[in-house]
Amino acid sequence: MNRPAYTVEDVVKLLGVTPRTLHYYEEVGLLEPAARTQGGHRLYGEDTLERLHHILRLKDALGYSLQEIKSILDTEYALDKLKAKYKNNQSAENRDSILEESILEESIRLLEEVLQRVDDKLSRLQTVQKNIRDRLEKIQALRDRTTTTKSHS
Amino acid sequence: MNRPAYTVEDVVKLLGVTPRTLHYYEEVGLLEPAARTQGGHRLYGEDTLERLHHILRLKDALGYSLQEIKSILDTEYALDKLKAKYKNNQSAENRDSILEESILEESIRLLEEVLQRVDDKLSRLQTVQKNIRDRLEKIQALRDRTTTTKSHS
DNA sequence: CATCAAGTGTACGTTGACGTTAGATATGGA
DNA sequence: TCCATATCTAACGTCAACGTACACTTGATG
Repeated sequence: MNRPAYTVEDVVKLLGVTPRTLHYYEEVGLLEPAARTQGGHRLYGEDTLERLHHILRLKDALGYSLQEIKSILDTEYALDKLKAKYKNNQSAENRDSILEESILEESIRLLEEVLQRVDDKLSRLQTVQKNIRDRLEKIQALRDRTTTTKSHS
Repeated sequence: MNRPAYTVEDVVKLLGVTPRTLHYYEEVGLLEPAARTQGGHRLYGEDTLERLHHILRLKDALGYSLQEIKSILDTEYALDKLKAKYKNNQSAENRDSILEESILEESIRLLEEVLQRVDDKLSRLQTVQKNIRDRLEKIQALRDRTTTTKSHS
């Protein structure tokens, strides 16, 4: 699975990052080491593309540091593994369900924390938006008054 | 005007920044050089406090760089000056109204640009919010299933 | 199959936003 | 007046997030 393999050049063009950024993200553990050609060139799968896209959104839109993003993604990754495990274990024995449940609770807690921060940021951003909008309206009114004055003079 | 003068220590305690940050912001032109005591110590007025507060909101909540913040504040400052000028000139001669109008138009353009950027950021942020919310709901559903299973076993 | 843009690892350079240190004043209370 | 802080300027240090240069392979294309 993941047949549609993307080369570095592809990713660069698709997501607007530089090769160096890809290397760096791999270096700090944000991106999985990626598959390689027998010559050593990197090949990325659809999932990695998704992940990178997610990373960029978190970075640009939220201003998170790569460290914070890493912790968020690590959580989500743990969740994915957990979900997979749950599906396989559906009718199997669940001797360590307590452990899994605690991981689940912890994950929920982390996700809620992230969501809380996003919500906060959103409301502050909306405040700023309102401020700017008010300012703009006043200025536009000022302009309208000015041009009106002018046309009647 | 601006009698309630704040010392560096006051600002530090009120807004939670370090003295170095104040110096730095002044260095890059984000803060007006502030008044000084005869000994050279800085004194800030209410307006500077407001401005700094604004700067911190833009930085923390929006993740703007100091450069971007500077350009935004410069725009707003120009607008304030313009509005004051307009008020004074209301019934006076307005020989250079054309010049002022062009400044007005330019200011509106700049403000619209800023607003556009904020709107963009908002929509991206909402996308992220939705993603996280979806994830969280799925996980919670998973937990509910798990606990249900457990209580009936 | 020759070529040459593109990719690789390694490593040092850069930029933004301050932190930290040093050595010399200033300030406000006892 | 004297002293403990607090501030000043100037300069170097730091950390994250890449940029850039180098000497060297890869792999698509004419």
